[in-house]
Amino acid sequence: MKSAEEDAFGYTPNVTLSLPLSAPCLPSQYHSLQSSPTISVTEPHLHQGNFDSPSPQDELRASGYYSSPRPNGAPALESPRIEITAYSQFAEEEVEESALPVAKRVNSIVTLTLPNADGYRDPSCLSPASSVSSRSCHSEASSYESSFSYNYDNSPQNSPWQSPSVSPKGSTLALPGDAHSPAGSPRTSITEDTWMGQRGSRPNSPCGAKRKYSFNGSGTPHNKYPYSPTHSPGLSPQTSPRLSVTDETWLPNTNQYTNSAILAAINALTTDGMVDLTEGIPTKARKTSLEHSAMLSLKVEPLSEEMGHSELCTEDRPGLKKEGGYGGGFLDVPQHPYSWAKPKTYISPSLPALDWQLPSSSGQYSLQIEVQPRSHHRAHYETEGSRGAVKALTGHPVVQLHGYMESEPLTLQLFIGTADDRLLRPHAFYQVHRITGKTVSTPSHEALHNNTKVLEIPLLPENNMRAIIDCAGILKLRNSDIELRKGETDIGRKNTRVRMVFRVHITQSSGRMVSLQASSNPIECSQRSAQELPLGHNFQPDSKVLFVEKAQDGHHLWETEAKVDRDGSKPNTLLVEVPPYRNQRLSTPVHVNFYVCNGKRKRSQYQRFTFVPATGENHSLDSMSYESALHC
DNA sequence: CGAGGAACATTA
DNA sequence: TAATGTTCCTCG
Repeated sequence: MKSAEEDAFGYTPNVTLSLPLSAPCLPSQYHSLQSSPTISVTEPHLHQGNFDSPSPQDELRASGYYSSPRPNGAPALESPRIEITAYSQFAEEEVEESALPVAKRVNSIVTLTLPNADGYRDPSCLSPASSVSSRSCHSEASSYESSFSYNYDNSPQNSPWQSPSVSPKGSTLALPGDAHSPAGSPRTSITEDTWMGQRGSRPNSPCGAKRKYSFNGSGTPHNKYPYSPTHSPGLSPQTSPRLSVTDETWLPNTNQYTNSAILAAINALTTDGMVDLTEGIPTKARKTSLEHSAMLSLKVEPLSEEMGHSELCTEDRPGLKKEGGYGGGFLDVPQHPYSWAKPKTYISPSLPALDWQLPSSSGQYSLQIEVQPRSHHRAHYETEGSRGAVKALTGHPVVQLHGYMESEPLTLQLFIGTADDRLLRPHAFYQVHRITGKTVSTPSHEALHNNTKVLEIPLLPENNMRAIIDCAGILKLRNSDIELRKGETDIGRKNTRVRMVFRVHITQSSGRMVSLQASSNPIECSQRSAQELPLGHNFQPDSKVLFVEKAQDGHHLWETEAKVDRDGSKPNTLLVEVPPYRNQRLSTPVHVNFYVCNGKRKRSQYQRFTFVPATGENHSLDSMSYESALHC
């Protein structure tokens, strides 16, 4: 964010948090490993814990909370170092399964504390997501049940710093140009660009972040879920005292926690639940920013855009051109087998907000990611064509709900979540992108939940409640656009890792609904090619290496760069410093391959080496030490 | 399309 | 200036 802009718009980018920075940052947690028993990954070669990112499920189960590694003001993480000795040798193959990490995170319950916004933005923070100091995580309920009465104050599930849920309204950012203004002009509205996915190219505007936006847009509170329930359940948002509080706090400088809590409350109390994207936040937004008639969240993608977007509006325009085959019928509410038209079957009057942490299993039910997505998927910008669906090492990700014996189909929701050390929440800079085409076998439906796109996929009993996720791509939103959103505290730079988050809401015979959630391993979404390296030959001090972790089949699980330095204390040994890339921590003692580039970007021009962890555990990037082996 | 690679732009 | 972010281009 540019100060100039801030001034110009009279708003402070940094959300002002009313709570004192807290920060109980428990170092031990950060370094301790965490076991992730709850995540089910069928693929043995996948290194689930590669990034050591906590799975929401784990967190929840542990009833612990997860603290940020770096409290506000604390020095930035030091670059982890990996020792490389050029002479040792290890077969690349050794790598494979040794990997499994797992970490056990010490959990402790802490009262919810809010992060200090300023600290959060502290330049010293390499990781945009690292400043949150702590948060509590309630786990009393093993699962979210609609009938529950949430205590928002205590509900740690509410992610205070969750960005996406923050109201997009930006009255102060209004621009002369209306969102509706015809194209041609640079993006005038986030809506347009962000959600519409304009293909048009936007010249690299020299003004980049300086662009001003109008959040108005078309916004018409249209699009209700095609199958949105018409009635409203007993819970009435309006009756909630907390909601009223919310409204009042829903101001420019309101602390996010409040906003989030409100959102959660709204979600929980809203009759239509998630279904009604137009409710809740939008309302609040209007209150605080009258100038904006419409909220981003209310917007629907234009029909002209990618196919499938129209579904959001199908309510009014049934029979819009549907994708061939699978997509079409599926979306047509009425007679379809899965009948999206039957809201009550899977729609709860009070679905939990997307930033709430939910368990992956409850009672007999268990939502599992049978096949994890690959650790890298280059997201596409609106200015690009789709880059396809997220893939898995073998085909596509697969998700399955176990323990469900009913014959009623359910809806599996998917959205792109964060992959940092904080609680899982919708990612502000990435959105799921519905993929359609001949190669896609799974029908899907796109919906908006606040500022988050949610892909809905049918979970059918005939398929054993198993879904192959071959219809989900990832869209990258421009950092400058998102960062300008009022209330947004996350920064996009170097915040390129995401997780696929799946949810399913099961209505039990008792009438209660159980919501489960499972999130994938982290997925790096940036292009990230190795940098050109000024390297003479092999290990040269100051040279850089491409740090790569590979799966058995040779696919990359992830990669990052590192610099090579000489370790003064050990002859023949060089240290590779791995940048604290977004605070990612190496899961465990995994064997890793790294490549040394000799000046070209071509992978073929890298010389490959393999790291083998020297000791085996409790490594976090900032402390691990690997012995390396020249492998080629 | 759907990748992969890069040039060009913006930041830190 | 190096590292990242975005937009373009090209190829199968």
